[in-house]
Amino acid sequence: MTELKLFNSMTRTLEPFQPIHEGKANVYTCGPTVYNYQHIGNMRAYIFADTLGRVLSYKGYDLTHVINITDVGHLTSDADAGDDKMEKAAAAQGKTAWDIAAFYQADFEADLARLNIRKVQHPRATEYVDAMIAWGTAIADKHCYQLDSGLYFDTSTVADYGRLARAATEDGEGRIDAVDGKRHAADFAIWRKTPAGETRQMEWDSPWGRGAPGWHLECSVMSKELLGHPFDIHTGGIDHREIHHPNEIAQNQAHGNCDHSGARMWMHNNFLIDRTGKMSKSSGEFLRLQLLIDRGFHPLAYRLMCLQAHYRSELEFSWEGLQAAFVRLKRMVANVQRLHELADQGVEETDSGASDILVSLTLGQFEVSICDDLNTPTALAALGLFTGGGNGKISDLLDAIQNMDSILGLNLLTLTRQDLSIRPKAATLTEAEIETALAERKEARATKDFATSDRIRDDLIAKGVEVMDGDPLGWDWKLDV
RNA sequence: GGCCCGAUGGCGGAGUGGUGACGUAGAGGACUGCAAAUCCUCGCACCCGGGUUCGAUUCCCGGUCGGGCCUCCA
Repeated sequence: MTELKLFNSMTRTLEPFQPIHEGKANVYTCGPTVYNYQHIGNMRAYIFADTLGRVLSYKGYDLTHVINITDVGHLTSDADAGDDKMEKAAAAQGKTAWDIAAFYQADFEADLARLNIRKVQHPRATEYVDAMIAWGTAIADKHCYQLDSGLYFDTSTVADYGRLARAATEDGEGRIDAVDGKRHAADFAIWRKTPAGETRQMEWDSPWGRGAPGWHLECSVMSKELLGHPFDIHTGGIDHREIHHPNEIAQNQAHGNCDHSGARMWMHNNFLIDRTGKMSKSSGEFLRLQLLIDRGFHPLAYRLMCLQAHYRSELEFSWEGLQAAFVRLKRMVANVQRLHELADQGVEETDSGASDILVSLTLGQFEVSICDDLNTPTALAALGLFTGGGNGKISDLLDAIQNMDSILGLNLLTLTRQDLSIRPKAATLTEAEIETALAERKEARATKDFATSDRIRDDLIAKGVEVMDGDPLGWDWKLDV
């Protein structure tokens, strides 16, 4: 067994994974604020977290994985009187903040399922407000101070604040005005008081007045409640490495009266970059998984696109890149289907004239890649030997593919080419109309009326349908990229 | 303004002090009525300028460009 090594953002080095509790692995992943749909960049974080979880399971650990749901709003700005994201969305849609949270949480979970991200625990912040107040009460005297706007954490009261970020924590020239009265620029809210004279839909009584918990507090509280401190691995987007996680760590140190960060390892995925700027939710239309599907792409093509890059590298999104991943997925699925068909016919070994696959050697390469800080791009290269038509005993090949897919999560053994043929929303033809046209074309070809058969084919191509006589499906959607 | 990261073929993206994975696109061939699909074969790249070295894409310095964080953010 190859030793699993992971990159720890705290030490900025590769470290062997050593569980705190023998045979178990506890992982906490910072989840979304459910005030809007998630964009595909957001989803990259959960594909990464899922891959990590799958690898830990593969390596035999009993996994407990938590992805929290932030269903209580954050202020849209650092100003005291800013709008709250949840409340803002509620007002815009004429719903309650609670409705908004439930709606977008359900949409988020649907996207997780479509990306074949395994089901894990999804605790909601609003279910833990009492525990957050208790936490605040426990650290208030030694680590906090009150301002008109709420209870603030004094970052100078814990050792080595900001060490995860490795950034200077002293003031510098920030681009926004600091909250009046804060002792240090990095100090943050543990509790935000509702401004005098206002009432919010989501607010609770606390020793520091009626209001809502600060954002950082929820992750400290839920990770401790559900996993205990310290736990094994805390993950999140790389943006959290600079602010959110240092603050979480400071709270953990204060509450635990220790220097421990609360987690043994901190792991961060890099961003999906989009040159067209559609990744920003504030810019109106943004890239949602549903948009990809509307354009005829299968969601697992996006998962594969993410796996083709290392989680710590930025990944450039483009429709061309998505198309490349989709074509790759289709070819892999078609090859696996061919193996199944041969097996059904009683064939034991493939005999394509290609070279033999050394099954155990290739599986070994796959595991080395995965154990090297989840190097899925090189792991996919190993998988490609099995899905690329090489020679071998079919049952061995299928076993190996299943083995690898338990980590990659592409459903290679159950997906069919048919599943991957998704009708684009803009398509003008229905599947039935296409089949009718193809039947006519078949008749014309039978009588060698090629003028007619070519006319039918040209017409289909013009309407976004590719005709493939030598393919089991016979046709497929031609996607715009 | 401060802190940090990156720059590899048409596109995406691994990796390495000395034959530059993999995918997709492209080219040629087989197949096809012709195509497409499929199969076989094959090009094509390490931002610029210095330095270290027998040798750098890989290490160091500077520049240019791109990205992130400093405010909610995967």
